[in-house]
Amino acid sequence: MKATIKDIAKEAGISYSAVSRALNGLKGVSDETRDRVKKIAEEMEYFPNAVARGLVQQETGTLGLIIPDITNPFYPELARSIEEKASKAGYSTFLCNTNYDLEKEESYLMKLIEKRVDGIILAPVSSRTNMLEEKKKLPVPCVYLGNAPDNTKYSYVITDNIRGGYLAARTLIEKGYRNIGFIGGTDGGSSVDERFMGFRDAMERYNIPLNEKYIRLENWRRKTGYEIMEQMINSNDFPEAVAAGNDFLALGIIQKIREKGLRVPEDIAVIGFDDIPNAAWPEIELSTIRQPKIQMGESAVELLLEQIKDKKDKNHESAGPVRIILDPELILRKTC
Amino acid sequence: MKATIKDIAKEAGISYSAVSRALNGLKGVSDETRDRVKKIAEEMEYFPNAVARGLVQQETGTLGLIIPDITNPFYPELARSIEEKASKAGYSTFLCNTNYDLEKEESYLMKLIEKRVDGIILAPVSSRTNMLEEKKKLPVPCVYLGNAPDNTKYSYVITDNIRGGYLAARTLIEKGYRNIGFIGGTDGGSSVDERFMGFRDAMERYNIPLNEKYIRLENWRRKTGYEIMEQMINSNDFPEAVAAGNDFLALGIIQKIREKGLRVPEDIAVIGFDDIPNAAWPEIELSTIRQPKIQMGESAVELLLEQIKDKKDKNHESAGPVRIILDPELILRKTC
DNA sequence: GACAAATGGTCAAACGTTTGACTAATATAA
DNA sequence: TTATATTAGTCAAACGTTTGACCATTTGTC
Repeated sequence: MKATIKDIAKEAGISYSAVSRALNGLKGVSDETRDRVKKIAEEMEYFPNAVARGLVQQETGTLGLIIPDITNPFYPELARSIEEKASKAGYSTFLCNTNYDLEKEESYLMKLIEKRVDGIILAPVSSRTNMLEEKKKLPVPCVYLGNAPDNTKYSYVITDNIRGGYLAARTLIEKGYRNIGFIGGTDGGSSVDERFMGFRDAMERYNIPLNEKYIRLENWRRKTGYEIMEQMINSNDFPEAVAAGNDFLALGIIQKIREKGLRVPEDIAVIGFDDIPNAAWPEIELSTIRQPKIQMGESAVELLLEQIKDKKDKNHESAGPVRIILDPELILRKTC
Repeated sequence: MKATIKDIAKEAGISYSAVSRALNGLKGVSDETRDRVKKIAEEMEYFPNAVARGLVQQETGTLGLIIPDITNPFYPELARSIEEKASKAGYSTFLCNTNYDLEKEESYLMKLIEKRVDGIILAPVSSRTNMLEEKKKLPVPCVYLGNAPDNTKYSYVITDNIRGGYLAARTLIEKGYRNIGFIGGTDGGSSVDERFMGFRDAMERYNIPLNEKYIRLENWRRKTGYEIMEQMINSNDFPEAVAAGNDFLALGIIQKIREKGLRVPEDIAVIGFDDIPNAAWPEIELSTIRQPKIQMGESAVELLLEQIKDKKDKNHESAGPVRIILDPELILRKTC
């Protein structure tokens, strides 16, 4: 049915290795036959078979990307920058969505390996489990993105969450607030711990006491922010400002504040984390700490491509894992 | 380096075809050897090579999905439902992002074919160009999603845009508005034309004259809605209600209305189209016409899987293209 | 006890490329 | 003119599986 290189060879009356060379622009064929072959290929509607090529060349020109949730606005930008960077380097990307499910994460990891992708970028559900390390020796280059287990021997690129948390707190402090709360997630992933750590650092540095009642570490969902804020306001003991572990939480927090008839930032100031695209919308105008998503994606691809190259060149002394820690950026809008 | 089936065979002292059968649960090996083989495979950290398998089986267990913009909140939900449905059926998904670039769309299409995906879902940038038809005879099942050229011989699943436009207009009319505008995109894709057609139908049906000054067909961007609304309000001749071609436009329209000190819906009512996730946010509460995104994705996968099956069974009488047209749903929130 | 059927294998072809080794003919250099 | 280099090819192995054809043994049936 589908035309192969052999069909072309038969038609052109030459060996199929010659056809291969002609089509791939390698030398060993005259310009004349090359043109003829190309024309025949077109006529026969020939599509090269990348799986056969992949088998002999031992590389597929494909990268794998595993993320927890494509419907979370944080990830599409990441995915896009990765896809674009990879595409420019001639790689296609497999996008896998785990839906925050660890089993799916693992099964996708295996599946990508079976498909012999040339490299994998893993944005893990949580940094608590060390998905990559569990498989003793993965036969493919991998990098963590956004979130990485402590002491991993794999390369990673993350944002400096400690610095981000610090920035959030410092901003609030410098604006004159003293009763400051922190509402964050606690899936055990280090990123949240770190954000809170940075927050605490800043409070200490500026000699502002931490009020335990204003510190709540639960999960990442908007609804949670909404509920926690409700409790705080109902108890009549609430902070003047709160730093949220991510933008979703911040959104929930703000919603409740407004529902209670209070104003943001006049009554309670709020600052988020991530800078999801919607944070910039005029309806939202959320002050936040931006993760440099595009740069994160690009750096991850660069790292991966390097590792792939090293592997191909049999540079087996592999200089050890590269850790890239990007600076977050303070984005001041209207909620603090 | 990487263990193959042959390495296992050598280790187990049997032929490699026996190993293959053991690992794949086929009969022809004793339970005893099967267990032994499995154990050895585990010890050697064997990963089956899906590209070799793909070559002989002539199928890769992979689907391709081409979308215009993953950062547009309309698509991630689509992508997710597709990915999930495909995953349940044992298929992986290649996600390709064209960034609204027709050339990229084509190049991805080719690339997917070269990779020998078993089927392709194409959510085209525009329905004006007939990407699939241009290639005379594609060697792989394809379905259009969300948007399809007229008279295409490929199957597709779309929402009933005419009905959607009708619904939008009717809603506004029934709420008592008479001076009603339509602001939509016009990339020449049929979906926009159809939405406007439905709008016009409703106006006619209810005997409400169309005011040309309130009809603007330009593009899909938020900023455009913002700018058009500005012109309308500045001219002091603006509608009481406007139907937008999609939610982004609606958002821009609303923003400008509010900036001008007018209220939504009291001064100008607005209804969107698509129901992107953010439309439901409390800050937004946009009334809109929902495209059933999850069902769209699932139907597309079902269609594709059927075609794949037909092809495998050599059911070459192929009952002609299947056209699935899903009903949109009116979502009433606070902007009209 | 003879024959059929099931069991547990082996062998080799096939999938569609790439690629190193080889060859014959032609062009170039001394 | 002879030796050498280049060009334009051919040949066959290799990549890692699956799978149909085959075979020897064991088990079951009457």
